[in-house]
Amino acid sequence: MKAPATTSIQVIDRLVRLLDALGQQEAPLSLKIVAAETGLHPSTAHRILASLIQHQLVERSEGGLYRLGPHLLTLAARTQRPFDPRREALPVMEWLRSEIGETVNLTLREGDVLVYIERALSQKAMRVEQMIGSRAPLHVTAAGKLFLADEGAMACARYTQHHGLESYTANTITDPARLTACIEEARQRGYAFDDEEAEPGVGCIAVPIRDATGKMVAGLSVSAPIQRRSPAWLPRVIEAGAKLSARLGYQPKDG
Amino acid sequence: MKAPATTSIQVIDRLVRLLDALGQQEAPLSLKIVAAETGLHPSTAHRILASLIQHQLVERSEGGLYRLGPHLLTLAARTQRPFDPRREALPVMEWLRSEIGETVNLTLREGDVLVYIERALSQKAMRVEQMIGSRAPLHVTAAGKLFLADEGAMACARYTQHHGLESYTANTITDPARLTACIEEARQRGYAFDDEEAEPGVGCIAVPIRDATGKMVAGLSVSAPIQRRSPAWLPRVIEAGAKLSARLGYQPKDG
DNA sequence: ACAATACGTTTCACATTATGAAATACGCAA
DNA sequence: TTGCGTATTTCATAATGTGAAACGTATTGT
Repeated sequence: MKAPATTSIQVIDRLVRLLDALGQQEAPLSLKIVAAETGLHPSTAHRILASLIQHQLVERSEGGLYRLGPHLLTLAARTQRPFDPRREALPVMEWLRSEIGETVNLTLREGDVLVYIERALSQKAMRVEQMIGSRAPLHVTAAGKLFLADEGAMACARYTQHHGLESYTANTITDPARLTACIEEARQRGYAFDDEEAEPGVGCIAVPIRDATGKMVAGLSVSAPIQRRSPAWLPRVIEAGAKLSARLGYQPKDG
Repeated sequence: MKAPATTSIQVIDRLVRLLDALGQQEAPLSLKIVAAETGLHPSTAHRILASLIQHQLVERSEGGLYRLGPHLLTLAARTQRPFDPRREALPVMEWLRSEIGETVNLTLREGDVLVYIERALSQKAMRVEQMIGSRAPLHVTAAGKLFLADEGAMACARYTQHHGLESYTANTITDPARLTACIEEARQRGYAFDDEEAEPGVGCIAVPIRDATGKMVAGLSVSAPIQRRSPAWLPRVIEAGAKLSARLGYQPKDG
């Protein structure tokens, strides 16, 4: 269902690069910085940004700096109705955070990467903190593995071929057969782990959030320093995932 | 601060048109429909949509129909942090809805129009229902008038000149002087009305939501059939607006 | 006050790109 | 199998987006 790579339209590639660059920083950015971040000529960046401003996809702060604009909120509000994971998930995430004391993340899948779109942060000084909007390949994250598990071995092989199993740490799974086995295990259990595969010292447990059709539509995960990660959390993490899935009309199959 | 109209880039204009068309309907759309909605040649629409799919701004359903994609959620999650009106506002909106029994709306301003981005719907069979994502000119809406009031008479005159005061009903304000007076009144009161100006039979009361700098960043409004609209709601609407503003760090000035 | 510097904005020639008509492919119903 | 409607691909080319250069603006240093 993915469009072939030959369908690229240069301006669109570029504007997405610009939007992503603006989304990487919380503070508004100057033209010079944006151009450097995107590799575009300043006058080209200026032109595209002006058009994006016209459409409210970008706006400018008082100092003339660029940041993402309100039309994105409007469009997002029209995405995948009636499902809005952030709206439905936050209270449950906050509950889970208060139960276990660690950071809880909500993630979406975008093609070959996992994106963090919401979080409830641990109050501890040393905690794991994924910036909202940040991305990670599916194979190095617990929730990413669950997305692959949801699609099956064929899709997993396709991901491996298409995206590759790049190594991030000594623990990253880079062998396709190992990933397939890991995915299969995640599917049977209904949860998955990240054992310092994305970043040294970081451990993670994730469960799927499913909609009424049974499809996994988001990931709910708990990240912590690996020494603090505890299997005792599992019942609650699973419970939170089940709560959110139920809200989306998911009905577990018996057995 | 608005870019001049000469900075248009055709592909960007077109892709925004496509995204907006997809956002107008809850159900996914076929290529034929999208092309008709946007006035683009089918092959052109197909090409641009393919590029948008590549970037996850659009996705396709199982039947091959097009709908808005997850990257919009990601980008929206990175907009105007730490302020997210929908996240902060929904519980208060639901409280207000339960207090007065009418539909509560959350709106943002995009240039010359007001956009509805969230709502808590009245349970009554006959109610006012603005579709999420729908738009209305500032001058015919209560919250829109407040946005104009927030910027002052000069901005109001600029809006009048730039956008025009198109008539929607017999009640629509089409005289610039009347609008200015109306805006001034709204500013002094701190709330505004829509008296069947956008649509016959529909009445509205709105209050501003302000951030820590005192700037109006969103509108909170109650819409109802005009015969049901009651001034008795005002204390609670004002209270709800104040609650949300407080959450954003707004500090009312004394006097 | 003037010069230098850095960044932002506009102009414009033109190579490249997006476009849309036509051809082809696909799916479904009769 | 045929016909029809929609989707997808191909390709010639007019139009468009591009980026270098010129110009404008603001700030700092002498």
